[in-house]
Amino acid sequence: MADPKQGRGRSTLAPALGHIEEGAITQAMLSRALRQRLGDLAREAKPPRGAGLTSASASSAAAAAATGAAATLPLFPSCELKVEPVGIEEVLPGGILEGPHGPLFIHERLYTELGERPFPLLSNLSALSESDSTGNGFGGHARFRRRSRARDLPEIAAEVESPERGLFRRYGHRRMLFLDIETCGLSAAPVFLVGLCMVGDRNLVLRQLFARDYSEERALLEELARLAREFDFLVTFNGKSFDVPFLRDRATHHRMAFSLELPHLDLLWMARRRWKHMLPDCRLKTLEWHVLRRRRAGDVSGAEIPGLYHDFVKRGEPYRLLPVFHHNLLDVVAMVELIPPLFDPDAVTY
DNA sequence: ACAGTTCGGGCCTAGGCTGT
DNA sequence: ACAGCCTAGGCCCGAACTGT
Repeated sequence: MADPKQGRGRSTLAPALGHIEEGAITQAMLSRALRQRLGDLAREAKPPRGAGLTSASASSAAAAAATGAAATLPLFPSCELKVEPVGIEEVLPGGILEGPHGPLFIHERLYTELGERPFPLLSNLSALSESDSTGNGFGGHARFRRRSRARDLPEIAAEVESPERGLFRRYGHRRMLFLDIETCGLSAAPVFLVGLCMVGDRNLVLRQLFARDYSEERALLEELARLAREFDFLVTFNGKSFDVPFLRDRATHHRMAFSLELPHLDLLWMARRRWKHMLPDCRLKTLEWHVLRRRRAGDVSGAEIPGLYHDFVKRGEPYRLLPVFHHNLLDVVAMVELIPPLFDPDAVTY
């Protein structure tokens, strides 16, 4: 697990991926020259994906080979662009996790590396886990403290502890796992990216599990299930309807004993109850704009994502997938940042 | 496009209260 | 004691909405 106490700009990968075998990490850091050579060898031999390579070396060499062996793309009738295949690890820092069901690429960052300040977000999350006499989630913070005065019935009723608040009180904010998935469609399609966020004392750890092709989906699901067992409750946006059933179906497809039987906080329904009469809709992007006052620049639409991934698997060019990683990261971050306003009775929308 | 969750409206029933 | 009315609660079903 990453050490979220680390300061801004420091390398997070090694401690963050502490459970990853050392060989896998060193492999991920092969020199560019060696990687290039491995790629050349793989292209010369043109083996089936991963064949004849050890699992540790397969990830990079096979990534170079399998992401589309020196594809040639006709641009104009008289001109051909030669595309050099590179692995995803060429464009995103990360490591290869060698699990029992094969390799998997893992990318990890700290919240502070995105240029964000973890406070007061972390103290507001922490306040939700604290006990106070009013049932208000922000008892320890003056901004959220209720005034002492005669109150009417609806106001008192609103202060009765919600089941959502109970999750924080019971398990604490450090025990929640934020989850968002990217898939190749809305049903019966592979999952290729899982974005996760864990809350630390002084930072948030953002981890992305990535299947570099369809065959790595099983390893991705295995790692997700393993990680989920380390947490007490799950936080998603529309995850009760989409993410969790989707993951369950994919596990069934792979005949895996897969379980995400954690208590589940779905922010969509909280947001609907809270803001449905004040906002045009309760999509995550809308909440980001009206509640968090943040507008996404250059974000990829969900409908484009499957095509981008299929292209990546077919042709390589991992830089085309960067917007997908970014999109997934923003979704996870937005979920975390929405928690305080969702519980704050005085939160405003614009 | 597809599917799961939640909400809200409509309907029914049980129980309490009131008037005769 | 009985009838009539009102309210609360439970159940069901369809609509709305969100994710990629």
